[in-house]
Amino acid sequence: MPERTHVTLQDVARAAAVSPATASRVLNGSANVRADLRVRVQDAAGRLAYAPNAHAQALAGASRRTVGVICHDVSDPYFAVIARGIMRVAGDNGLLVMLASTFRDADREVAYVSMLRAQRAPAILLIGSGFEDKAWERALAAELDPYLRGGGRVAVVSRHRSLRVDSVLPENRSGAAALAKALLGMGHRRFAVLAGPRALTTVADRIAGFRDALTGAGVHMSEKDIVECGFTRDGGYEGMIRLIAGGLRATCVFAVTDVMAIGALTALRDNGLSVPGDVSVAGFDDIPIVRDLTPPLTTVALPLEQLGERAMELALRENAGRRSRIVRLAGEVVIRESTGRVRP
Amino acid sequence: MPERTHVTLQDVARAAAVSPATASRVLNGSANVRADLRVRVQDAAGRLAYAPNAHAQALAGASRRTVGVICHDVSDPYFAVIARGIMRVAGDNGLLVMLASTFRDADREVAYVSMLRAQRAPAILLIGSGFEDKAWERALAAELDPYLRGGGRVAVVSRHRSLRVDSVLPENRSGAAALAKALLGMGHRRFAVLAGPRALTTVADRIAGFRDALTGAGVHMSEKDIVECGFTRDGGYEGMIRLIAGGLRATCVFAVTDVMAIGALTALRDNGLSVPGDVSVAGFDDIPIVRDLTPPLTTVALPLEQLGERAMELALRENAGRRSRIVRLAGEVVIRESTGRVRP
DNA sequence: GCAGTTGCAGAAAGCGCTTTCAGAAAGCGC
DNA sequence: GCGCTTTCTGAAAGCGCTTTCTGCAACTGC
Repeated sequence: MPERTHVTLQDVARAAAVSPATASRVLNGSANVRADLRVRVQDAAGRLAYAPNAHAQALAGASRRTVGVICHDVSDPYFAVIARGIMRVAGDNGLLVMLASTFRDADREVAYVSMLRAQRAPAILLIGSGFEDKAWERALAAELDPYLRGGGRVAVVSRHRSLRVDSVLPENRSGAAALAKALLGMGHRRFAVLAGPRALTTVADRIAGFRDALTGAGVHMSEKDIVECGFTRDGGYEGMIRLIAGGLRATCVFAVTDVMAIGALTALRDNGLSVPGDVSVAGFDDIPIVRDLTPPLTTVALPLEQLGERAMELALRENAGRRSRIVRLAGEVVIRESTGRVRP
Repeated sequence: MPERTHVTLQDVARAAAVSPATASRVLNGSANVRADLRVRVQDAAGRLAYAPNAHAQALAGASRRTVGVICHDVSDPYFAVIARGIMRVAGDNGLLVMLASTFRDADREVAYVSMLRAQRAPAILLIGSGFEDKAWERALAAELDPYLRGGGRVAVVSRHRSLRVDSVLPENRSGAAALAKALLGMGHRRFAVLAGPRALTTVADRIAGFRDALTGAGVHMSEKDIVECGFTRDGGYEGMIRLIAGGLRATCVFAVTDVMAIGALTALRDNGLSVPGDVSVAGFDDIPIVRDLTPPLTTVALPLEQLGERAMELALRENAGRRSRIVRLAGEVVIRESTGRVRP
């Protein structure tokens, strides 16, 4: 915004015939100012449509009120619900929230962190970052470390390796195990998994938990029953197609996220397979839309909104100790109509 | 971020044994600096993990690179797709995008605009604002006008009354009319509409277009066939419930947004009604998820991503004339399985 | 060899604000 | 009425950067 110039505190002060100092005091509501001067200043400010220059304020030492949240894609419903939780807590604390999508691009993510750091944002939240990639995490750390040293607060939703930051984690492993047990209880013995990129800890944990429970019940699932595919609706669709093409032997398919399960469901429908008649399908996350699918999806309900709330709270609350804090939140299996009992 | 202090340009300059001016020149890549000095400065900056203070930069006249986008709710898929378009164009122009959700709260919206203005953001985009409310629009104008006068750029997706800003509009009226014609072509004669708040121009336009086409074909739709309900999935659900309770006489229900149609579909399912067997359902927007519903939804496909792209482009391109520009984008009827022919 | 260029580094001003700090005015007790 | 405290206001410093502007070398051409 180069061209025209802005109304400054000076202008307001002049118009009100007071010093800039007094004007500043009035506009910040703080100190003692005589009533008539106060009125004159407020008047002038209103008349001139004065807006303080946030940069000047920040530079002069005012506290910042806008926290940054960085995620892969704000349009992912999984994230959208988390964001709502974040905004609730932020709002309660008088903070505004700005969101950014990285589209799983490391450079973009680093650029946003860097920008937030440059802006001296009081806190940065990272929702499910690219921590599984060594180089990515290193680049991120290079921005985050000095930010933290400068007094910035950081909280992360999802696991990371080496960062010295607080985090909140959904209990992926136990959630997936509980789901597997429920499925076993319905009589299923042959399973397939639609896995996202297995390098992601989220994916790895969910698969591990699922498989643990199976193994515990003496049920075997081989590696070729695990289809690695994109972490998206289209990934799930395409993975399911591959499963069908391979001659689907499973009676139950576990998609590691609801979003992928949605794709899987559509792939089944497009191939004339009925759910749960021909095959049962389960997901993970319990994003709101799965209730509106036909059939409604069996899944593991994560307290998504809480995930966001806890993260924001962590970032807000000073960490006295030297260790990074971890909050774990458990999910709960929700059986809906996308899964059914196996006919003996 | 009060406590600890940051590494400043001064520090870097000192470490590199040059003046701050030279350090600045190096770090901004611009002017002529001897190679060895250049190396020394970059070295020092790296070693100290220097991050420029964006506030100081801005104050000293550097150009800002982060545009703000304000919408009702980033988790609304309608908006999410638009946002993707915005970010594409912004990215191509080297800009970062920060998103904010107002949850249809006027105060919050004004607060965000005010913050963006204070931050001297180069552009602000408003996606579907609260312009239908006089007081709201006035409060917004009070922030926007001085922002514009200061050289800020504003673009709006959706209609507004009095703001002197550029806007891009989906052709709601003609889209709804085309949909109605298609539905008439299937033999439908008795319609019901799930309307959002009718004060919203979006809603009003869609209803008007729909009704125009009906009237043109000699089909009457009375006011009591139009159910006003929330602009959300739950609104659609509850509206449909009311319709059913009133003894559904329509053969086809038009929900003014896909999101509402989703709720309607679930309400029908919950009441044992089949779609399109018992009743046809159509929506508007063509958000991605409607392809995954059962049955897939008939709707008017809006070029959502383009809506965002055009808006960003408008905000970027200088408006030479004195009049605000308007870009209109048409939708296209997409027939899917949620609508069927009426049996004679 | 000398004025006139050119290339590059540093000094310093200033962006718009907050915040000491000092001083003026007013109120108090005696 | 005098010194003292208490209010309140304005002057001025300074936050960290960019950007003239000035100045010094090292050139150029005659």
